[in-house]
Amino acid sequence: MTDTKLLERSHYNAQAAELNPGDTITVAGWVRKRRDLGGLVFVDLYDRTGILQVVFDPIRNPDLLDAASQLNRETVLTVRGTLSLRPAEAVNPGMITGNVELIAEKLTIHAVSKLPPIQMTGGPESNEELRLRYRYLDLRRTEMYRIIKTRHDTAQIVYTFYKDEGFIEVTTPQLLRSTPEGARDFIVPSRLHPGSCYALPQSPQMLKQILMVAGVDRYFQIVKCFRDEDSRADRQPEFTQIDVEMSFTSMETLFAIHERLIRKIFKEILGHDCLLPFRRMTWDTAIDRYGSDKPDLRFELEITDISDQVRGAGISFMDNVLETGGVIRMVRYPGGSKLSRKQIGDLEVIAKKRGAQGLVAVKVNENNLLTGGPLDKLLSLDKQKAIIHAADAVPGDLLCVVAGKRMVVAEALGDVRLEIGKRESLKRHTFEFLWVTEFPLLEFVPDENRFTAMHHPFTAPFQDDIHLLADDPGKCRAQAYDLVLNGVELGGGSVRIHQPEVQSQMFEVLGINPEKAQEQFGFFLEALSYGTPPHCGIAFGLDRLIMILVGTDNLRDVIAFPKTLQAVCQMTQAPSPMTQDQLDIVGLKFKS
RNA sequence: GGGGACGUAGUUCAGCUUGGUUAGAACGUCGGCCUGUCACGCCGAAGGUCGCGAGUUCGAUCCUCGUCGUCCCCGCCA
Repeated sequence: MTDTKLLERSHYNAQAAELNPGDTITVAGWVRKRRDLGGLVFVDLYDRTGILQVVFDPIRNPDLLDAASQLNRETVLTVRGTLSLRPAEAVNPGMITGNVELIAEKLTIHAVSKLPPIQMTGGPESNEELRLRYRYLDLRRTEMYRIIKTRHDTAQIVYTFYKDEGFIEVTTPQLLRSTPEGARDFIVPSRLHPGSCYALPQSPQMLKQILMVAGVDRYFQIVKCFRDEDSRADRQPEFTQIDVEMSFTSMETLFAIHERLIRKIFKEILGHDCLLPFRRMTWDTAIDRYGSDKPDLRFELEITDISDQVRGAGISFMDNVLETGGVIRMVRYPGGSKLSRKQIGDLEVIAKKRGAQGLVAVKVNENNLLTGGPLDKLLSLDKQKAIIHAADAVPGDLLCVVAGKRMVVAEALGDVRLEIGKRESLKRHTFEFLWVTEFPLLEFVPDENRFTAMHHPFTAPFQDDIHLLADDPGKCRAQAYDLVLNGVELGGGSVRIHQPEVQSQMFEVLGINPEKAQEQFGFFLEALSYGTPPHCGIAFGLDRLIMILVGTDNLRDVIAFPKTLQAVCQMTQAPSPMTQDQLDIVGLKFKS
């Protein structure tokens, strides 16, 4: 017999472990599992804190037995009873509440559940499409609640930290003006201004700089950003940034503050002690030695340049590469001599995917000389030894050599390096933080025959490099930086331009003439002309940070209601078609 | 825009290589038994648009093409 009167919860399940046997408590939640021994019924009651075993005992409370034997999965109930120590032989050391159990005395069934279409506990996880469609059930699982909770805890640390450091949170609009450059905008048609649209922010970049003009001095915000670009395993169209900007201060101070923030988060969430200060590396070094602007420093295997050793040795395709300004570089595969032809071929496929013409694999034999490829026959013994020495190679190693343009070789060997690290389990179980600094200011886009801003158009060049804007823009370094952790870009930022002349020069290099600049950024340029303090900022990807904290490689896991690769919400089926009436209101007409 | 993988019971998968009687397993579900289980146990049962459409064939879960969905990558994106 069930009590129809709703009983107010007195404790969460996990608290039962701390209470005294004999206490009368009321708990509530969902039935995760029922074990009916015929007469004696055990129910695993789940709430967000964990599981508590509820016992329906035919001797003490025979009137509850009928109801208990019908408690199906995910039935919602409140139960009052007496907390008891379990018999010694029935203690479950695998459970937080494994020493105790609740002897049910009153039971209220609030709602029953249809049979869950996803695996709620144990066994293999259901496929992600189903989990996303029934996200409310998926989130009810212990693993998922833990992630959401970690995300909350992290956000709370962030709020407190910035408050203590004198930052204030300012919220910025989600309905913004569309600006060119950068990613495609999500647009929102305006009812009051048919033919015009708002754009959702790709980031509050200009607004936070304007807040510096406004004298806010230290700003932060945990903010949603939107980019209408194709998704990836670590990229959603809608994501969350920890967004920061600060005035009258240097990059050094910004680094120091954020090293403290990261240390605090890793300490409080994971109990991990970060070594401060973090390592630093210039972009050039990162590219040339690790083949990436976000090097994974959990293992070594640096890329080495062997252009000098190979030059003039009569290897025609390599000489051609060198004559046209290319480079020849290699990465060492420890013990790679034992690889099969196929395994080496797979490495070449990886290199080719990044645009390399090919990959030359050379073994280091027991005489400490090269074997295979064109190198062993044409290179002098001295040069072979020099190459082996440069790579720190030992007999049995394999040298993976790629020739080509600097960036192609870097990316190809960078990916080969990561593959070697993965295959040979070289990655240490640590957190390797790294500031990558001195990014190029500009990037040449051959298709459009022009430069674009690598970071964004408001990034300040190094003072010493400003003359390069006119002479050799591609060589101009930016006061921009990324924080990298284990090969993941956690965040990035820059010192901003605060002198209007430099900003104009920047626009000129970007091919944005004064009229166009006025039309597209007029409000921003005007703001900058009213006394802009020197300022700098940074933004962290909160989602990626949580991924690392909870140890998942799937961004969707850390977002309560994420979208698929096709940018569809499986639960709500967004986006959805609009009715003609809805379109008429905003003066919109779709093609075909 | 391009490349790759996948789609079979409520769920996770096998079967497809080499087309052929009734498409299997485990878990779950339902019924029966069971008083210390916690992956409860034992006995029994139900459960299938083989994603969808077309083609080839005497015959298609299997082969071909298209289509829809999902994942991963390149382009794109900081």
